[in-house]
Amino acid sequence: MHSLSFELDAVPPFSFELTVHNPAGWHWYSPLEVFSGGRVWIALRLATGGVVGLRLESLGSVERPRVLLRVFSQLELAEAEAEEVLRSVEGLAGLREDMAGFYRAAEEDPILKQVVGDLYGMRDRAIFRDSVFTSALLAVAFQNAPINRTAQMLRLLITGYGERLDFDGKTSYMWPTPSAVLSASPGELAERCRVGYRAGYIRSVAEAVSSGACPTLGELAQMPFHEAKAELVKLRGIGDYSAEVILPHPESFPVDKWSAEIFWELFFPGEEMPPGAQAIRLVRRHAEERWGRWRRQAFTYVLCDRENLSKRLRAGPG
DNA sequence: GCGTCCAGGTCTACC
DNA sequence: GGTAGACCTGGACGC
Repeated sequence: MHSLSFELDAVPPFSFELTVHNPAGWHWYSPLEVFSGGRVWIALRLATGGVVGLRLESLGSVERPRVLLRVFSQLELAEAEAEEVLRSVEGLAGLREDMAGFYRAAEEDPILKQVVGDLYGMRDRAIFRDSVFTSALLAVAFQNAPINRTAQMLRLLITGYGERLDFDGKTSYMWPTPSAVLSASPGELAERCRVGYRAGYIRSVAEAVSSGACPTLGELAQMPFHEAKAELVKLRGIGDYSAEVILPHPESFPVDKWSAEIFWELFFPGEEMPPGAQAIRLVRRHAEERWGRWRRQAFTYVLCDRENLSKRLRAGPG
């Protein structure tokens, strides 16, 4: 295999460790990525159709961040392909994202002040910066399922319809493309990936993405939040929750039954939580009033720091 | 063992 | 506009 190395800057503060290996125990880019000894390995498909294996590690510190990127490919990369890899990695890792505004806002909010202190320099997960289809697969797998079922569905989708890549002594997989998923019948998809009725949802999103009926992540980002959300909920299987999982807007707040319980405890301590949809509505409204355009960042930070927050809640004031 | 319930939503039918 | 019931699947639970 051919390999190339690059050193990338990031806008400080940037914590490589918290970003690619966050404390909530979630994957950064894919459930089948490899993380070991401070390095992360992922496989990526280029717009040209080529595939590359990537290994990332930190060379710097949170305040003087530098990332060492090693790129593995079967064929030598053209200059334009190498450039595409660099822009993709910058985008996936949020290297150019300036956190200053969010951190200033966090100073004024007791919850955010804690989570920013705990997770200083962390960026949102790469999977949400990849594509509409990838985020939609994640959102649909979360629907009406406990977390181990979600993990099972995602692994089977990736290993069944994603492309495998062996490089640098590791094995990784690319996320399935819409066309790979559409090559299977709904019955085959449901059976092989244990996704049940979600097979229809996954195929309908795949059709909308590949036909161009659904805007790309970049096009959605250019639209006002409510307009972009209206585009996504036109898709079969994409409702309020899934649309906000996918949307790259800072106003998105994809609260579900599980996260509503966490936010309820923070927003309304000691108050009994109303059933399902009502609690989600109240949490969503409170987050909008309290965190405004910072609510996506707040959502990510609070859920990644939920164990520290609940320890402090149990310990009480002081 | 076996039956029943239900989970990190969404859709449809019905009011 | 609001809401009950159905939907795949598999783990937990009671018997």
